[in-house]
Amino acid sequence: MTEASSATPEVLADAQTKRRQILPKAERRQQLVDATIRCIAQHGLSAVTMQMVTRDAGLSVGIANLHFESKDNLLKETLRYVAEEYHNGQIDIMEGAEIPDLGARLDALLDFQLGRGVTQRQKMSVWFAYYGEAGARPVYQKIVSTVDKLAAQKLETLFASIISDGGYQGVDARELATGYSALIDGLHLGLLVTPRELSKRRARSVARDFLRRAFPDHIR
Amino acid sequence: MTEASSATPEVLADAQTKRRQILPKAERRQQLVDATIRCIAQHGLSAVTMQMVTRDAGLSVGIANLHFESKDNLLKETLRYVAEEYHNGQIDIMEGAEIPDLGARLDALLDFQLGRGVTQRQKMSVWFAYYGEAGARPVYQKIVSTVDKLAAQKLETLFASIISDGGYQGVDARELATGYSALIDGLHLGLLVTPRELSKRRARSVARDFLRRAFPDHIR
DNA sequence: ACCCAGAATGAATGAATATTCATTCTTCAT
DNA sequence: ATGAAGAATGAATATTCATTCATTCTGGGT
Repeated sequence: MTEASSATPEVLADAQTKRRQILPKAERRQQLVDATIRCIAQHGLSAVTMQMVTRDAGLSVGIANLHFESKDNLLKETLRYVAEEYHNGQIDIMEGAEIPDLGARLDALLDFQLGRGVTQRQKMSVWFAYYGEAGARPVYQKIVSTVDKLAAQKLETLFASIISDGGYQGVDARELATGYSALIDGLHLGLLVTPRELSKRRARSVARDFLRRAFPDHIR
Repeated sequence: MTEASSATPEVLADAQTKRRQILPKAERRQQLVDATIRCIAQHGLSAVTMQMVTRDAGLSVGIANLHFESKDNLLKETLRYVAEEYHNGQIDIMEGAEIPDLGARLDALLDFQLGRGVTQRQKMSVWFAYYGEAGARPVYQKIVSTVDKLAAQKLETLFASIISDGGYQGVDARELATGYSALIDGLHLGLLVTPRELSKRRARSVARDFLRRAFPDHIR
């Protein structure tokens, strides 16, 4: 244990000596969920490992099992987080009274759904990674459908208001809402899988067309 | 090596003594691809193992590496197969002259895309399993987009014919084709992830609505 | 100043899995 | 019949990974 001369190059270099930090449970959990999202987006769900996630979070391997009891659980909670974030965003717009004009509210919704940023692409990846497994994993189906149901409900209500407001004939709010949701999902998919063929710009335009054909007096 | 009395219960039971069979390469490959599809649909892409696939195919573990050089390759070829099957089906309908009436041809297309059967669900699972990984795997993106491009092209052409045939004003074939494709993808997703909320019946009706709004004189 | 509850660490463990390859079996040309 | 080419097998190997837990460290309470 002699602090001899050379052999121990305790060159922590200029790296800040990483001091172990203790944080409230909720914060650590969020860090891990965030890291999981990044890893899924970058490597794909099937390639994600605990090592990968904890390294990305700058923490030790054991910590994921400390805060979530297993990998399965971490993945489940990550899906729940992403699903809720997306759907809460939609719901805020749809039921928020900040935008009284119905046409403008539709526009805001569309903006949110096909809107900007790297984050968006990352979230989309995660989204579809789970969808891909959903066929084989009822747990995922349940998480998504629970959250989905409420958003679908609100969208139908919004559409119904617009229909009544504009006196549109022969249009069924429920049917249209299902179609619009599916269209948005499909566009997300296109943006993810064939970004070359489908720009974000064109995706928006396609979605707007759909709405315009249904509600010509409210959109543009 | 004495064939003693009891200890070797060579009870192959009533199982037909499985005779080793030698088949042409193409056939074996197809067997393995089929088994892979079943496994992905049942267990999810991330849970598929070579053991699982070869057992499902009723063959030995080594065979997959004999005919495909690796698991990666088997998965890649499986995606290619599913993608081509789906898109060839569409293209056959779209360019086949067997159905001269344009409206009827649209209906046939819709039938194919949202049509019947267990097979359909299995294929959808596979489809989305790969989409889920596509964000992180350029190879998958390329396979899908290559095949996709041609189908999109044909659909646009079909729509253009219909537009000219019906003298529809203010409708862009390309835009509409993108929208329709996205809608179908989104409906597939809904059928896969939230089958409780979206029946096949309703999905068809939603897609038909879309077409009817665009081409009122051709659909119903 | 000093404890100590419990947060964080990471080496160790064991289970799972892709891939290899020596061996066995089929088929077919002769 | 016979032999050879190569298709098929599956035990063995090496790797990767989730999970565990003995140990270390931190920060608030006293």
